[in-house]
Amino acid sequence: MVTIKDVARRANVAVSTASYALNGINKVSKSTKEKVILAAQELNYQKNGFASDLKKSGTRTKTIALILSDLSGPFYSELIRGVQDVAMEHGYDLLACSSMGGENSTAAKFLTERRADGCIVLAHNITDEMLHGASSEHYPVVVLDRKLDNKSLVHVEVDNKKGGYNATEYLIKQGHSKIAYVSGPADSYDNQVRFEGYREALEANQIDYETKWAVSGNFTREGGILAANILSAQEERPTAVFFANDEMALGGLEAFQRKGFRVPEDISIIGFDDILEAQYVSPKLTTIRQPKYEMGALATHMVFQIISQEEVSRTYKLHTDLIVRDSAKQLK
Amino acid sequence: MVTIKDVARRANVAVSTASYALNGINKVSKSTKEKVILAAQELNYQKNGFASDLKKSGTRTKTIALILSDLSGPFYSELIRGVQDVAMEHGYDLLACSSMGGENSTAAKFLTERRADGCIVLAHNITDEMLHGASSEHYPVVVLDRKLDNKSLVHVEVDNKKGGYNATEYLIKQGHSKIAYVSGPADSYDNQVRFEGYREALEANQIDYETKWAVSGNFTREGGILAANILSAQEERPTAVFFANDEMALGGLEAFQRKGFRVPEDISIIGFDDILEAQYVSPKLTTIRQPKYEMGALATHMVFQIISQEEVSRTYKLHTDLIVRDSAKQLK
DNA sequence: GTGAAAGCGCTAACAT
DNA sequence: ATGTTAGCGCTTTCAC
Repeated sequence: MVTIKDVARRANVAVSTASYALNGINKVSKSTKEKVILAAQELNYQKNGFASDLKKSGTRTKTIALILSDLSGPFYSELIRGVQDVAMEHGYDLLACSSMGGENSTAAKFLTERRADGCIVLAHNITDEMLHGASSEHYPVVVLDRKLDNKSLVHVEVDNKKGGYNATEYLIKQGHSKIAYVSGPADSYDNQVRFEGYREALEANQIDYETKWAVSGNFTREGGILAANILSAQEERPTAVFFANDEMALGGLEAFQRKGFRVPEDISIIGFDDILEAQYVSPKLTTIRQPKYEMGALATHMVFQIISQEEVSRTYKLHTDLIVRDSAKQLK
Repeated sequence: MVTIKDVARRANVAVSTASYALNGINKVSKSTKEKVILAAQELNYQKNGFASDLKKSGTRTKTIALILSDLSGPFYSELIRGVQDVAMEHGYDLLACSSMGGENSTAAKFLTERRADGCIVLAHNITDEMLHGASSEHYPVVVLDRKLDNKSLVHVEVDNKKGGYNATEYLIKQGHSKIAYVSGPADSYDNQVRFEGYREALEANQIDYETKWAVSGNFTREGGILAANILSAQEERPTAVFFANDEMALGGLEAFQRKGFRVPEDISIIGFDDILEAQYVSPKLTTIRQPKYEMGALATHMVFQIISQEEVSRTYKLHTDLIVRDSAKQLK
C-alpha cells in the first residue's frame, strides 16, 4: 500500500504539504504542487477514502444504504429509482447491498457499524432484533416490509390489508365464491396482512373460509407452480385464486395452463405487486399495484428528515390500486 | 457520536478491555464483559466500522464494488446475480452503486479511493481516463462495456460484432434486403461494434448500406419509439429493422403497431440482449442473447484472480446466441 | 509556503 | 484479566 507518506517522501515535502497539494488546497506553490502530483502518479498513489472520512469528521458518511434481500430481484427496479432520485437530490451517495448471509452480510455491517448515515430495508432475512439494535436517533432506519414498535424506526408500508380486501372483493363481484389464497412465507408481515384482507372480504360477503384452499407458495415462482398443482389436484377446485404476489401468480398461471386449464375461462387469477412481467404474460395478469417508486422516494425522504432532526410520523401507509387486466373474469 | 472510549469510561474499564469484550475475544472475565455490553447498550453505542477496518489492516476491505450507470435498469438483474454468487463464494461483500453524477458519484469514490478491493464497471458515463487512473496491479478493474488498453484493466465482453452480424444475416436469410439499423449512443463501444457486424453482414451479401435507414435511438425505449416513427414516415420503408438493444426494440415494436403496421407481417424486428420482457411481448421478440449471468460471474472471477496475483488474460469474449421468436419472418 | 504534530475511532502488542 | 500505548492513513490546526 502506498500512502500519502510515501508520496511526501518521494516529493521531499511534509505530509501536510502533500495533502494540500493532492486536495487542491490553495496553500502550496505551483512548483511543489506539481512535484507532489508527479510523485503520486509515479507511485500510483490512491488515497484511502475511509481514513480520509474518519479524520474529516468521524461522523456523516453522506451515504445511505439500501438493503435488499436479493439485489437481483425483479420487484426492485422502480423502488431503487425512487430512492436514487431522492438521495441524489440531497447530494448523498446510494449504496445497494444484499442481506444474503444474514448476520454476516454486508447489510449487517451497514446496519450496525455506521457505514452509512441511514438505511432503507426491504429484506425479510434481517431480523427485527437487528433493526431495533441498529436504529437510533442519529441513525434512521426505514423499513418497508414490516411494522416495528420503536421510536427511531420509521415504517413505510403499502395498505396491504385493503389491497388484499380489494383483490378478493373484485373476484367476489365477478361472481366467484370459491376463492383460494396462495400465501407467502408465514413470517412475512406483508403476507399476513394481505391474508387478513382476504379473510375480511370473504366474511363481509358471507363466504366461508376454506382451509383446503389456503396454500403456501413462499412468494416464489416455484412456490406458485406448486400451489397451483396442489389446487388443481383437489376434488373440489376453486374457481378463482388470489396469489399474494405476482411472481407466484405467474408461476401458477403457467402451471394451470400446462395442466390444461384455461385462464380465465376455467379459473380466474389475481396477483399482487404489479411487476413488469404482469402486463406481458398471456392472459395479462389482473393484479394489485403497489406504488413502488413512491415507496422508495418516500422512504428516502423520511431518512433525510430524521437526519435533519425533523419530527416525523412513525408510520406511512400508501394505497394500492386494482389493475384490471385479463386473468380474471365474470363467472357465469 | 458515542465511541468506544465512552463505553469504556462508563464501564470503568480500559478501551482495550472494552474492545475485547465487544468483539467477544476470550480475554475478559464474564462480569466485566457484561458490564461493558451493558454500558454499550445504555449509550446506544455503535462501532465505527471504517475505523475498525482502518486499524485492522489498512488494506483489504473484503468488498467488491459493482458500478452501474443506473442501478434500476432492467438489464442488470441476471448480471448482478452472477456477480453476487461469485463474490459470496469468496466471502466478499458486494456493493452496487450508481455512476449517475459522473466524477462526483459514489462510483467515482470507489474507483479512486480504495473503498473496495476491486471494481466491476458497466457504466458508459465513467470515462476511460478514470478507469485508467483507478486500475492498478493491486486494484483490479474489470470493464464490461468497452475495450481498453491497459495492463491492469481486464475486459470481459460479448462478441458484439458477431452478434450484430448474426442478427443481420438472419434477416437477410429471411429474404430481407431493406434492413434498417437503430443505433445506441454514438460513443457506446457496444453499439459501434454491433453496427460493424451489421455492416459486414450487409457487405458479405452484396447489400448496399443505406444511411437513411440508420437511425439513432440512444438505447432507450423512447429512442426506439422515435426511431420507429422516423422509419415509418419514410417514403421507402425498410422491411426489417435491427434494433441495437431490446429496450429500443420494444419501444419500436409498440410504435410500429400503433401506426398500424403488423409485426412481423408488415415489418420484421430483431433486437439485442434478450431481456426478460422480450419473451413476453406480442409478438415475442426475436433477438440476440447475451450471456448476462456468465458475464457477471466471469468478471468477478477475474477480480479475484487478479487479487490473488494470478496471471490472467486481459480480455475475454463471450459468445451470443440467436433466439428465434416471432417478431421476424420470411419475406414473401 | 511549508513542516511538525495532534487526533479521528479503533485494535493489538506489550506491560502489569 | 486488565491497562497503557502505538499506530492504521489521513486532515488540519498551529508554528515557523
